[in-house]
Amino acid sequence: MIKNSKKMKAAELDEKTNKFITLCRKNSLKVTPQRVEIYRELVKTDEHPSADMLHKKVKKVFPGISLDTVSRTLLTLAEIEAAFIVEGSGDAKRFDGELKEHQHFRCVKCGRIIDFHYEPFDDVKVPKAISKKFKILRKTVYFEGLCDLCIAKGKT
Amino acid sequence: MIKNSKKMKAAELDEKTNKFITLCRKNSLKVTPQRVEIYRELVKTDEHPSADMLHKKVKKVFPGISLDTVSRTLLTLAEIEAAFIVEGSGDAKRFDGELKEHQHFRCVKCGRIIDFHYEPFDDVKVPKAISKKFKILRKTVYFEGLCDLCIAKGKT
DNA sequence: CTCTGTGCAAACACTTTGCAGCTAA
DNA sequence: TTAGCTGCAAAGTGTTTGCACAGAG
Repeated sequence: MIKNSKKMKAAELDEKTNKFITLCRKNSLKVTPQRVEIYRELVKTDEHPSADMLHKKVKKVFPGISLDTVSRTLLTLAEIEAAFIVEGSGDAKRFDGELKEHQHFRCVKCGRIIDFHYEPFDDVKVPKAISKKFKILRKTVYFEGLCDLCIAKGKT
Repeated sequence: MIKNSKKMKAAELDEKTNKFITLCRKNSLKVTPQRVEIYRELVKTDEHPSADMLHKKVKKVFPGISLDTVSRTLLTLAEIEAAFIVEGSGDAKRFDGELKEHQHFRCVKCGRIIDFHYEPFDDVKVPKAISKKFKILRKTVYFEGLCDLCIAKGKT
């Protein structure tokens, strides 16, 4: 249920790396040693690193690598869908004064957060394995995508 | 389903304001005009404003108010549970290289993000009212709370 | 009167951008 | 060769902190 710390076998890592290289070629991205190493470090860990955390790791292999290379590479990985950005992270704090049960949809393009309420979602069951280990303060269903306005804009 | 733009009646707003004032007193917080106005602006809107967005609104009433007062007040509101911080917002971007279906638990104290996988959650149904209006790219169940390590620390 | 809250300013953390030189293809 | 990538530096954005004064209780 709760995943154990990842102990990825070398074979699995190599296989993923190869797939990644193919994916880069498909997207006409160059296969640079830095890019590959960033990918490998990201896949090896399960701590959902920020650019900064990953930078520290990659530095052990490429001491000269700069933080912005790591940042840019990660955004590139997200674009070609070799990785993704953890839901909601990366923006300014947003506040909500509505205390009644509801759910959020968030537009990844314009950042708009839209409330909706679908009753079946009010009652998400927390698996025992989770509630035993952690103190759950909030549980919610969360959607991300493109909002109506951004879809309209995109259709230029 | 999708909530219409909030048109709150004056009476409802006043009622909420009164409850809020009571809540402040309970928590021995001073009822300052700025604090009340920030609360009212937050409750009036449904756009999940950031501190900065709210600052602009409150400025119309208190032209001299500073952004950090708004920031601090909002954090205070979250503490006394007159408001809350939208899930996940407010941190650096976090990346995830695991593409297989899974869900996240996030510790609000240390920011750790922990993977878990509970199969029934893989198949969240998007209500039609939502999928009609928006293009959903990701849907997930999301928990927030205190992780085991932080619970242990807290028991000091 | 006392103690919290506010405003101001500086410090911080993280991200983004422009540019020049480098390198994979 | 050349298009794309990297490294560096600077600027932008949002948050946090320390301090002195003002105002709520």
